[in-house]
Amino acid sequence: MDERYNFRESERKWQTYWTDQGAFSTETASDKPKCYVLEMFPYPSGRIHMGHVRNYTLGDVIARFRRAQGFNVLHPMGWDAFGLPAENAAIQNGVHPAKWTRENIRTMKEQFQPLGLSIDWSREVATCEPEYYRHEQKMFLDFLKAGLAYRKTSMVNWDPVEHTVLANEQVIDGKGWRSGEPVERRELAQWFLKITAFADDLLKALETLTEWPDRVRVMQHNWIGRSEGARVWFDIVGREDKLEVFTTRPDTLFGASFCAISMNHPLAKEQAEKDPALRDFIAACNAVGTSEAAIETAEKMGYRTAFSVRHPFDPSWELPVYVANFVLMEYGTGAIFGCPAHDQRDMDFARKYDLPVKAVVAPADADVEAFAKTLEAGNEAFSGDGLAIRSDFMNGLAVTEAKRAAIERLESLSRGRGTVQFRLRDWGVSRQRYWGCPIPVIHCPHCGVVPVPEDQLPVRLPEDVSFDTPGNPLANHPTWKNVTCPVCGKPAQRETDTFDTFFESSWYFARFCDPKNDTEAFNRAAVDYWLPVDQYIGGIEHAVLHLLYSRFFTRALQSCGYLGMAEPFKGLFTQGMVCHETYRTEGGAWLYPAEVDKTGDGAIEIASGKPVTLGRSEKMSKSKKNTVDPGHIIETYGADAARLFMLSDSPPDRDLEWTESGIDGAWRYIQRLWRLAAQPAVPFLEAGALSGVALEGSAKETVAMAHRTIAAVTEDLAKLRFNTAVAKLRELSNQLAATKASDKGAPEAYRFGLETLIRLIAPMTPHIAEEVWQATGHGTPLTATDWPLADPAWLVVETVTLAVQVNGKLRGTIEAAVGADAKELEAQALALPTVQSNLGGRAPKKVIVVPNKIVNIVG
RNA sequence: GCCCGCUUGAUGGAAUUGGUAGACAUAACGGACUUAAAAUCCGUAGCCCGGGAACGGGCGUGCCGGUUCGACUCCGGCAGCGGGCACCA
Repeated sequence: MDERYNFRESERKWQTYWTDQGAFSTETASDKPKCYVLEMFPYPSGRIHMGHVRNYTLGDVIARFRRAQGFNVLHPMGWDAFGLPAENAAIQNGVHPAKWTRENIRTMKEQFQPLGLSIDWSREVATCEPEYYRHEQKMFLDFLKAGLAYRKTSMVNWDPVEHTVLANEQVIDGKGWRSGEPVERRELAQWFLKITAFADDLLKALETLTEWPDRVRVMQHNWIGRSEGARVWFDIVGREDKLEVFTTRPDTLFGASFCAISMNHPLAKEQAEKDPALRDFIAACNAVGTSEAAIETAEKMGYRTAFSVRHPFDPSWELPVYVANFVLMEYGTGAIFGCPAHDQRDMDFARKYDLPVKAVVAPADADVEAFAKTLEAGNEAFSGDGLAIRSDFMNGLAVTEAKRAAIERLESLSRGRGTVQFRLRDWGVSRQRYWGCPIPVIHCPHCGVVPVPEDQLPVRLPEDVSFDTPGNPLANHPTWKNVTCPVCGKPAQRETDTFDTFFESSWYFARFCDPKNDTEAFNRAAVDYWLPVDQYIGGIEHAVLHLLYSRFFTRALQSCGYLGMAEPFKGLFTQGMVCHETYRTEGGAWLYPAEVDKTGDGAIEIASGKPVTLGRSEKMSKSKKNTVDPGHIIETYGADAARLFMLSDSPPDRDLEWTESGIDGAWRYIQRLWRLAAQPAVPFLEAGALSGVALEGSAKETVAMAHRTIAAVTEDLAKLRFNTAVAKLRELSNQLAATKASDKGAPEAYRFGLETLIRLIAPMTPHIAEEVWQATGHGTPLTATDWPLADPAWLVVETVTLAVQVNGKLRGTIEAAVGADAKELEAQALALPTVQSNLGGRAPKKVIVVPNKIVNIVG
């Protein structure tokens, strides 16, 4: 064997070998158990980044590990190829989105190649191709038939200069990112998918997703936001109609002092028509963006309308109606009643507009009059539990009972009813953008909305478009949108909106099961076999939207007969971000790590020699220039070192800090692994099998540790604890180096230990593992070698060390046989001199013995 | 504003049903090898106090409090940092 390991040569060699052998192609007919390993597919931005390297390395380890364990593994890759950045590139650089995207896919695929991922590339898909998106057009038509898709108006961010709808991320401080002009909120007719039809099921089924991180389940739980409450109908003074309000606190109705409606509420619109001051007020509110954060943090503002309403329990009691900027048309009924004493937002509003504050709940043990007086004088609302006061028929009831009583009374008076409300809103899928899947409908002046007949699918996205005029290029296209109505044959227009790109990512995992099917989205038998995905891996940023939409989509597809299950992802893992220290010049400009020299005392800018300020570690981003190029890293250290560093130290669900010394350390370990074979402490190459060989001393310990490591690493990999798996493999390496050639059986033990190490590390650093495996005389590659199994006989522990504590403080240890009798252990512990001196001659009051663990003596 | 997560040596982290805190690394220091350096190998190390040393004692997992024979781990409160909030993907 060569003295040094040449990673460039070896990595290329094995990648070529795997490709030539088709080592990672999925078996279509197999009696092995299946395992579907999927990483969230990338957006083809042009270059891979370290976040990709981490994501795909994590998945690759699992895929290789499961394959070695005898599973038929599906590990595919594709491209989430529609989206806004392609259009931005078109506007900025004049490149067509299609060309830009396809070129990016090609370069990124090239960049993935040297990582040595065990991907079945024959299943590659790109969502921007008609072969892919035609199927989702069909799905949409099926959803339409099933009543799962419908049209209604909703709010968007509108840039008055660009004549475009802006994404929330394109709104900066309330202004359009390119135009710099204040953004308006506008209502637009759009397509929606009825995710709320599954709200209860999506919520309940979270409990069944036991292999998901708790925090993702909690986030989805909160997102769906089920709350029980009541709809209350307030009579409007001087009118026949009623104001419908949703509340979770009907028990506080006697504390009401106003009602507030959204500015998009029909009543608000009605008044705005003849009230310029209200129009101005609404315009001011519209200057705030559409995001929840923007609305919640904006100052609470209201406008007193001409309307008043009557209290449901006392028609002589009139309440003023305000238009308020914190009431959302999308939630509940777009109207609330305000009880300032028991809701902080209402309290703030009441103080601002000088409205009454009346306490109607007090803690059970409080002095009611004093409590109410303080509450009504202060600015802090009381939202805690308590008993109803000054509330007529509810007096003395606890909050829960009072709610029930209020609802009963409302129902008997026909002034309201109990109801369940979800925070979850229907999914708006229309986007006024070019680079997306066309929505397959036609607007006919005579027939209304007409679905494109299925035999006319796909509705192809035209490529001859111009980005010179503001607005959606599809709407500006001279001919594309003009068609004849499929029903009446008269001139009609195509829908020019395209789908939200979450549409494509909501079913791609199913397409991978049968990616070349051109007659249907996927074959039923194929998805029945492969789905659900056994292990899905991606960023926590997708915790809610992508994952919730996919869960909904699977249910919707199920109800349209596409597949037979509700949950697409059995196991979910959310990895942390890749971070790096940041650097700035004295002038405050960001610097790339490569532009900074840190070898001296302080950091200096290489080009100028001037000092550099070190900033904290943050997620790698182009804007802060704290990025490291994966291609450069692989070129310098090799894919195995990069992969190993990604897996060492940081638990995969936490943020990983990229450091020079970290990748250096990984590189050194790769070299060390080679030396363990090329320059071994024990000459082992001539050694045969271990069976029947007598083992002593370090040789025996090496074999024992090898078996322990098999057991531990197998468990760690199954639970994605890669960092501890690496630590245990390093321990085994240290033990190999410490094996003494003079101990009986050392050559056989060393060979066994080394081969075990190589087989266990192979999923993480596959290239060097193959190289060492081959060099030690194996003809079959590791990709075709079974996962090692630990011999239980070697895992049996005979003696243990027990901690001995006096009053909870460690005072010594004792050695004892496993399962030793408690009395014996107690005697042994009490015999320790340190124990005696710490007891100071007193007899112990109590002795706690936990067999095999600890003896605690209470003195 | 609401929701979620994180906080352990100089640094990343380990300790996974409450039972010896600091595994494994990184950086550092000392030594070996070398003309020298790199690489490699061996060794030291949570902090404080006492001791020549073996060793002994105290403190210690963001902060305050609680439960327990025993708490990084469970409970209550607080602080700091980070993330998400429906048209970025």
